[in-house]
Order: sequence, then structure tokens, then C-alpha cells
Amino acid sequence: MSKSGAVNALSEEEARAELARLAELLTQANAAYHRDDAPEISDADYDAAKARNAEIEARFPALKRADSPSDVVGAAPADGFSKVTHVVRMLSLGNAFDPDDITEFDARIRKYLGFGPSAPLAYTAEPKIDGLSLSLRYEKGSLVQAATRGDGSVGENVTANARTITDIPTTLTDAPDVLEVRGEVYMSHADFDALNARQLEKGGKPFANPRNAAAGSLRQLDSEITRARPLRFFAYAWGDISAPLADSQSGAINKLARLGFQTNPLTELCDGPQQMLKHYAKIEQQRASLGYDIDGVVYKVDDLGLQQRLGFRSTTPRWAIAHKFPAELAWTTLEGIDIQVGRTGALSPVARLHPVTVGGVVVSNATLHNEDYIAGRDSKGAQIRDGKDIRVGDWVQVYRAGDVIPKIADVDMSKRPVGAQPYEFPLTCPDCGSDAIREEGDAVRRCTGGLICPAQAVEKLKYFVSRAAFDIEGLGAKQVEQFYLDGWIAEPADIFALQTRYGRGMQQLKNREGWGDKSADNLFAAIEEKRNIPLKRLIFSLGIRHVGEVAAADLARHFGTWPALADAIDTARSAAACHLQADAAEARERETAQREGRRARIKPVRDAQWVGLDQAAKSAWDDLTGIDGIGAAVAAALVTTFAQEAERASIDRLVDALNIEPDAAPAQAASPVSGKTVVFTGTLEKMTRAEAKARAEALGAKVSGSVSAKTDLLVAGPGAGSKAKKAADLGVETIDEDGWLALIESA
DNA sequence: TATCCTCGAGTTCC
DNA sequence: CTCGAGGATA
Repeated sequence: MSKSGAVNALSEEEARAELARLAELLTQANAAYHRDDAPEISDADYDAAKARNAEIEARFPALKRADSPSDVVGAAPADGFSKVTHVVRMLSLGNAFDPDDITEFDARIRKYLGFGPSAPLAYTAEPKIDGLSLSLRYEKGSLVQAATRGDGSVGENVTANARTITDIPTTLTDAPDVLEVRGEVYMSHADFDALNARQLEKGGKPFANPRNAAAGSLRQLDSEITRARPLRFFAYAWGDISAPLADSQSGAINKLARLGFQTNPLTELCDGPQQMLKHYAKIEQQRASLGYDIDGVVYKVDDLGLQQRLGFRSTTPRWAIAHKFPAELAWTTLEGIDIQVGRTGALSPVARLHPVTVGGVVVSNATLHNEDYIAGRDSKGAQIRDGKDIRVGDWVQVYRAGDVIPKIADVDMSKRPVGAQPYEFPLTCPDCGSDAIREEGDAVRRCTGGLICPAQAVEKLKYFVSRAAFDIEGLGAKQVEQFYLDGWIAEPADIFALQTRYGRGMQQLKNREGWGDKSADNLFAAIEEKRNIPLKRLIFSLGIRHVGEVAAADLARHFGTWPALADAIDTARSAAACHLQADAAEARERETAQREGRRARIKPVRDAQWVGLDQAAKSAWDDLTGIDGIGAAVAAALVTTFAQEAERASIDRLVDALNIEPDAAPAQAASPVSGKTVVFTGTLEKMTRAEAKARAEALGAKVSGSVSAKTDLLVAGPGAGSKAKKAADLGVETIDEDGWLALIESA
């Protein structure tokens, strides 16, 4: 950092020397930041240097250098890119790894469409480019926006950078008014090698692989740097669009080519799985000589009408699949096995590996899942790795599943060290020493220590401050862990007592390196801000088993307020007890039945579970389990958590410290169904269940999964069974799909 | 009862 | 990203 002598005291000679020094420092820092995504100096130092430079230039204008860092546009490590919400979500694809997966894919589609095994059904097959997806929006033929995929819903605006890519036209003739073109940005092998050579010449760090180079180049804040990088683009899909491009996938791709986009020359139309696999083999053969990285082949149903009928699952289209090439493999030694304890007490074994490069990344850890996985079995007891177990000291083969998560694929038995023993999975928690038990039929072994286990406590706290939970600025996983070790917080409620407990300014905090008055005040302000918390975030943050983001939102929507939820859970307590007893009775019945060689008689056992139960508990239980997506396991987890004294006290302390915002049903103009509880059953022909549910909720209705006395309306499609009968018994109004559509359209 | 689908939980490296 | 498991449905 610069000597911060007063600028006024500088001689002209000293000023000139310092300006030169600052110019070099800042240029280098820029390069390190942008080129390598690896800042060499901190943001604060960077800002200070820049300010000092400006100060000296203001005092000695004549000395301002031609390459003055103050003139470099967009060079400052700024706030990043603006966000873009995709009009049509950018989905990922399902994966296939062997020929069987492809024939199953075809069979699944035929079944869904009601096609026989010999009905004609064409697919396109094209190489899957290993780059990053980009969405280009054209309005009236002009490129107006380019966005990265991001999480699929929201990406980053990289328009300025996209404009520098020669494969991407900035204007189109004869295009629909609105046209969103999607494709892959990539870097060729030749360009990648040349870029890395240049990097090395300049003394910079080379990129690990073309994909990283392309990603790093597209995400430059200074688009002039992107311009200097030789990026390419293949178009293969489209999003928001005002007029169809064609009536088939292949026709649409041809249309994109005519509009001036690069499309992959290895795209081919296939008439079924055999041809698809043949094309896959052909592409795999050419893989090394293509000149760019690909990681598989993508198959899509060619007919766009059929694509529409097939539609989407939550994150992937039904009409496409990615057939991946086998992952890159590497051999290394297993140096040890550590056990991590998660928030739910799950003991997860992690492999400590001798560092090895796999797919351009150095890997030193790999997940081992659970004790069966180490022993060479999957959850159903079937053999994996031909039944070979994993022992410390083994020579093991590592790959990255989905090119991300390191896993162990194989063990070389010929190199097993003499005397290597099978791994003994711990039966007690390595952190607190409590028993670690594995429930019947469960894959994981869990620490029973609960709140007394430090590992669980810390993980729970980390979960509590995570992004989907309280998301307190300045209080991340690291800080929370440190505060826990310091004894400042033991449970979530303590976070909200920090300031009063330790005094404003919190001397202990300020004494720590990296913390000053300002950061302490900021932290307290951020904590205060989150004292107001939406109900669904609170429910999620409690970290109850089986209750994640979706279930938390469903519960919040159903009950509206914290007291309503807590009351229902408390009231249902005896019902949950009956349910759990019935579970145990069912397990006993199954066992006896098997021993006696007869079929288990489950129904009488289950029917007996409610005998002698009070009505209030039963109806609270039905209320909970009637919520779409909430079943017995989730309800039981809620009740059990609330019934445990220590845990409940901790929750109560937290709730007392908060101002919980009720979950308001979205403000809706009075629609014919607002406030009504609706159940869908049978086959819906004009919409998917998910659509029907979303639409109904948008109109202010509650959608439930089962018919009860609280149901206002049953929408029954063809094939409705027991629910329609129950509705008739209860006198619940029942209409068909057309009736429902007419009803909601009258709104 | 079997099957499909979605959600939850746990994981690595940058 | 993947796996296991819960929930809904045929």
C-alpha cells in the first residue's frame, strides 16, 4: 500500500514516481481481477490506491499519464451484472448414460403419447457443447439483451459482452417481432491454446480448460476484454417468441441457420433409438477432432406439436435428454475416511484423497454417501463396484458426477495394501459421543445427541442463517461458527439477544481482527432488520426434518399465522402418537406374516389406529395431512419436534424475539373461488395438475390433496374414483374440468 | 401395490 | 448434481 504522505508535501519528482507506481499497481490488479478471477489485492486497497492516484492527479494535472488508471472504463471491480428474469425458464436436461437409458426414454415418450412401438417418431440428435448457455433476445430484429442461464429463472445481463462475439448477429432480417435465441458460448481448442500461451507470456495464470476460459471471458465487467477473447456461439433452441419458427425442431434449427446463426453441422434427424445410438457412436468417434469440447449428445423429439403435448416436469422437458459421454477418470490413493455430522445428525463419510487432477480440477475430497456405499452395496442391498468395499490405503478411481461432485468409481484390488482392514463405521457420534443409530430401512446413521451435539448445533445455526432462511447480512456460516465457538450464541434465539447481552458496540467483537465499530453496527442493524420475518421463512429456518422450502411455504399458506400452525401441531399430538404406534404395529404384522408365510393384513392394523382418539386431535391431524404435499411423515416430524421439551423451549424463545409476518394470501380481486378449498382428481385433459394448482392459487383458492368436510369444490376429470365418492357422501359440490374452466374464466 | 415425480439433504470446488 | 424417500396417483 502507498505511503500516505500528504499530497501537498510531494515534490513534482516524487509525484511523478508515485503516479507511475500506482499505474502499474492498478493495471496489474485489474488484470489479475479480470483475467484470472483472482484478485491480488483487497477491494479496500484497490480503492485506496485509486483514490490516491486521483488525488495526486488533481494536485499535479500536468503529470497525468497517458495510461492513467483513472481513465480505464469499467475497470474497477464493480458491483457485477444486473439481473435478468427469463420470460421462459431456461431448463436443464435429464441425463442418460447408457443405451438402455435411451430405449427407456423412447418407451416413456411413446407411453405418454399413447403411441405403439412401431408408430413413427422422429428425434434430432446433436452434440452437446461443453460451454455456457446464453439467451439472446431480439426485438424487431435487433439484439436487445443477452442473459446467462443463472439458476434458470434469473440470469445475468451480459449484453455488452455478447455483442463482441462475431457468431452472434446484432441485427436479423425476416425474424419474428420477438425472438429469443438460445445456444452455447464456447471456445475452440486452438483459440484456447493460443489464449493460454498469451497468458503465460504475460506471466499470468493459464485457464484450466476451455469451458472455464469461456465462462471467465463472458463474465468480464469490461467488455473490451471479452472482445479480445475468441468466443464462439452455436444456436440450438429458443425461448420467448412471437411467431413459431417452424413445425419441427429440425425445421426451426434450419430457420435459425438462415437467420444467420451458427448451428452445429453434426445435427441429424433420427427415426428411433437405433439411429440415435448410431449417431452417438459417430459423434463420439469424431470427438477428439472436432476442435471444441463436447460432453455428450442431445436427443429431442422432432415434432414441436408432440413436444408441446409432452410438456415439462419441474426442471426438465420430457421431450429431450442428454446422453453423456463417460466421465473422465483418475486413479489416486485413499488417505483416510472422515465422518462429518450434519444438521439432522446424519453421519456422512468423506474420502480424503491424495490430490489428483480430474477434468481440469484438483480433487482431494470425495463423498462416500453412507456405510453401505463404502461396503459396496446400494440402498437396496445390490452390489456396486462388483461388491468391492473401500479401505483406507486403497488405490481408487475417482470421477466427478455430473462433472461436479467427486465420487469413487472403482477400487484396484491388486494394489490393496497388505493388512488393510474393512472400514468400521462409527457407532457413536465422533463429535459428541452419543449413540449413532440407523433406523430400519434407513440408509443413514444418525447421531442421537440432538441439541447437546455441538456439530448438530453449529450446522443448525448455519442452516438458520442460510439464504432461504434468515439470510442475515454479515452473518454467514463462518461467522456463526466462530460465534458459537466463542460461546456467544448457542441457539438461534441468541442471535437476537447479542446486542443487549453484550452491550452496544460489543467490545469483544470489535477487538477481533477485521471487526470495527462500523462492521459491528452493520451486523446489529442487519439482525434487527430480520426481526421481522415472513412466516414461511421462520418455518423453514427451524430445520425440521422433511420440512424444506416448499413444505414450509405450503404450511405457511395453509395456516396463515404462527399461532394457528403451532396450535394445530400441538392439538394433533395424540393423533401422531397413534399413527406412530400403528406404524410399529404394521411393521410387526409384516414380520409375523413373513415368518408365517402368509400375506400381511395391513388394513385392520391401520384401521385400528384411531380407536379411542379424541376428535380434536384427529381433525387437526387430518387438517395437516390434507395439505397437498404434506403426508404422515412430515406431519409426524412436526409433532415430534414440537413435543420435545428442550427443542420446543428453544423454538419458543426464538418466536418471542421475533415479529412474524403472517402469510397473506395474494391480494386478489374477488374471484369466484377465492378463499375456497379446491381438490382436483382424475385426469385433467386441458392442463397439467401443476398448472391447475398454480392457476387456482393465483385466484385465491387453497388447493388440497384430499376431500374432507372443509372442501368446498371437487374438480373431477375422467377416471375419478374414491375422492368423487367421498365428495358425494359429504355433499361437496363436484364439477368437471370444463365447468371449472368456465367458472374461473367468469372472473 | 407399483410407478412416477418432486422435494429434501448432503456434497465439492471455484 | 445425485441419491433416497415421501407423497400422489393409476
